[in-house]
Amino acid sequence: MLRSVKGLKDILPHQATQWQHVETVARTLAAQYGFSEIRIPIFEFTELYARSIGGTTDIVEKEMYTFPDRDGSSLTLRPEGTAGVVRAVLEHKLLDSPTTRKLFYLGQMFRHERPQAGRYRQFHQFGVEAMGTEDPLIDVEVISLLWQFFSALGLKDLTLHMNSIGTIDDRKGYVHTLKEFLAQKLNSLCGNCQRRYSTNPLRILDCKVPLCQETTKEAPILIDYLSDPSKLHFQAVLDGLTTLEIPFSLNHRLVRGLDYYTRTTFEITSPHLGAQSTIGAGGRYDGLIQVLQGPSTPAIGFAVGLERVTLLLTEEVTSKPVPLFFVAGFGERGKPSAFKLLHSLRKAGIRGDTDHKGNTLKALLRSADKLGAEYSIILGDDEVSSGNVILRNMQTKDQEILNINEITQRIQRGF
RNA sequence: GUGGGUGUAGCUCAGUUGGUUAGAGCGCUGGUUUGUGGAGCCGGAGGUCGCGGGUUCGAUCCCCGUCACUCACCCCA
Repeated sequence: MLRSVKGLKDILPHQATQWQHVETVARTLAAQYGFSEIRIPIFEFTELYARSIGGTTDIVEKEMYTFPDRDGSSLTLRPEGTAGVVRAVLEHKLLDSPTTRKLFYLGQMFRHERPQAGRYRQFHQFGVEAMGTEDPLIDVEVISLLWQFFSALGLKDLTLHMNSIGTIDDRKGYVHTLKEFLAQKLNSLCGNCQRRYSTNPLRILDCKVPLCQETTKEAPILIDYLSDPSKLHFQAVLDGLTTLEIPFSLNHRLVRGLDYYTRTTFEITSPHLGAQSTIGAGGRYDGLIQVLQGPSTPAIGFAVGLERVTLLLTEEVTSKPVPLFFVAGFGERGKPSAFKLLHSLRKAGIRGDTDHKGNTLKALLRSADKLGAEYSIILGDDEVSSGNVILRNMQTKDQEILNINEITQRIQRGF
């Protein structure tokens, strides 16, 4: 049997209503916060991701779906949204704007990872980007939107982790200090971290191996090495969160995995998800736009993993049901007549259906029941002769005889 | 990429200390009389017990391999 590709999931009809709900909440909230939707391509030139995300990150080194185009140029299925949004913004000069450029997107991303709970090779993200200001209040707005999104969906027990990883210059000084601290302790680090010591020492702080956590316990803390402007900025963000009564916890080990992040970084986790506990995360990327050959522009954004969000949605999403009228037509003259009636019901904006799998009244009513119809309209040869139909209330079993020419209008008027 | 767990009907799972026709619940389907659904009752269909090899008189069960799914490492949303 043909199967779907490893790590890719079908969203089946019974799950689709949940997804629609999540997407509706995302769009509604984003609009409330002043973000406009942008829809960008699902693949780009590989160079875009290599330059923005960072050549030594896991995503670029081993997780991208990269393939040659017919002309030989290298293309890559998007592993995240920010790079594409920045590219589009630059290409269409959207930064030439009197106000902060605030955009959101919704769509699938692709990373070739080993699948596990909450981690798939194709997954969906809801993300926002705010470009053009470094005011700490925009940080607060973005985080507030993220927090609101989860609250609106009724998610419980979430933790907001906050950190600042400073500017690139701040980090240079700190990394030097950190390496000096670790230089004598290399033997007390896991093999992975010994390698990180030279490639990406910051990530050692984020290592989950107990040995490494112990070793780095007394390590200098990044925040203490931030420049004064960075410190003030971070404090203003935290003050803003406090003002809005958004609870957070400082986590000086929080280091993001993409190279473009600067200053404010944040992450929201849930204890109910197993190993992949981060449901939303983001931060500032004040240097990225310039890296992509745009004007130096401060910016901040977040991304939410929607599969993880749906895993946390316990409550059934019940959409307000539109009453369904099931047309039960049978017999030589009844069936065609009913088919025509069904068409006029639908044209009149009424939710109508039938089922061609059964042709006896018994089978049709059973179908009506399975489909959850509020009413059945019974139309057999006898009804065609008399010019009437029978309207049956499926719950009360009450039946009413109505003229076939008036039924549509009667339903519209609520009979 | 590395480890662990699992693989029996459409779904959720029993079961066989290796032995003849492999079970349940749900679902599907037919009947319960003639043009009236749901419940009950009675019946039916549906499985090469993931695949390949080995041990054995005999394997769904034991062994090896393989694939798939899954969880964890790693990484991240």
